[in-house]
Amino acid sequence: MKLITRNTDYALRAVCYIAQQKKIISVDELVAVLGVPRPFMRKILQKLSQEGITESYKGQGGGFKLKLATKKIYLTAIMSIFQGPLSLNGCFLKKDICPNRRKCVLRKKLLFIEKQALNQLKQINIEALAKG
Amino acid sequence: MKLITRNTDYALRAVCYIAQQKKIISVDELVAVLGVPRPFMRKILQKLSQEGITESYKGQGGGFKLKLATKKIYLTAIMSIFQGPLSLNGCFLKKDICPNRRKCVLRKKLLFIEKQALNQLKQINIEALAKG
DNA sequence: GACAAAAGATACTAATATGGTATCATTAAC
DNA sequence: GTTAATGATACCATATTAGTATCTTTTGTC
Repeated sequence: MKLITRNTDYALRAVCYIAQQKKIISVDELVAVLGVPRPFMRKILQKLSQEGITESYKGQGGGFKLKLATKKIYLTAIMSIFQGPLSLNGCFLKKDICPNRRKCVLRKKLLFIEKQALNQLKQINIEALAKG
Repeated sequence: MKLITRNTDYALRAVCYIAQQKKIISVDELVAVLGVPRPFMRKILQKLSQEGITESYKGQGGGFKLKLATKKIYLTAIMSIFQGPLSLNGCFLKKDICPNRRKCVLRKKLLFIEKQALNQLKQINIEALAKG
């Protein structure tokens, strides 16, 4: 059961670092600080820019800064960028075994667990994470 | 975010079916009813027997029946057979970004979410699932 | 006892998701 | 114009999950 993938983790670390530095940060700096493979880090930062989390500056002295206040960048946003929609998978059980999907215990429980987890995750933003 | 894999799902369906029929069930019957590939179903049933969930009978008229009361077979038991330990992954953030792991917001939240999810899952047994 | 119908054991292959690399094009500061 | 940066994109590697194949062992039935 994996809630957070490496992609997301690297992205979080990068975003936290950028948040802390409050200036334009190049991939090279991130690589030096975070120890993530350079091309992979680049890919992640590009994605973050495409998705409007960061803003990029080309050319000498270029790099990335946050596009939004740290308060407004949510963990769930970054998770869904790298991991797709956050819903847990539903009940696989087919009709003949689980004739009434609405009443299916497993399905209901899984949905409940999903809701609980999302409620927690939704509360987390970069402001909180960057503080340490 | 996947809570339950296909393995587990097939296993659950098989166990529920066996529970409902209350007699020895062959893989062929399970395959016919559940539409799961035969060799895969076999592998799953073998595993369930090795792990003490089902009991197997060789030879003509053989097959599988449950070894325990449906009340005593927990979803979490079957999940861990096919998916390994159920704990969610911890916080990836490294020291330099997240200097105090004990205070790390993300880590704490993820652990809490894990606990909540497990609490729910632990309540589910085959008795409840087999009812539909 | 021979045969057939079942599971046991085990090794292999395929598909998918994730993690990671490589390369060329574009932009902007100096 | 050169250099230092990102943009775009295509590719490769690894791990996990899903699924197959095959041979052995057991047991009921004739």
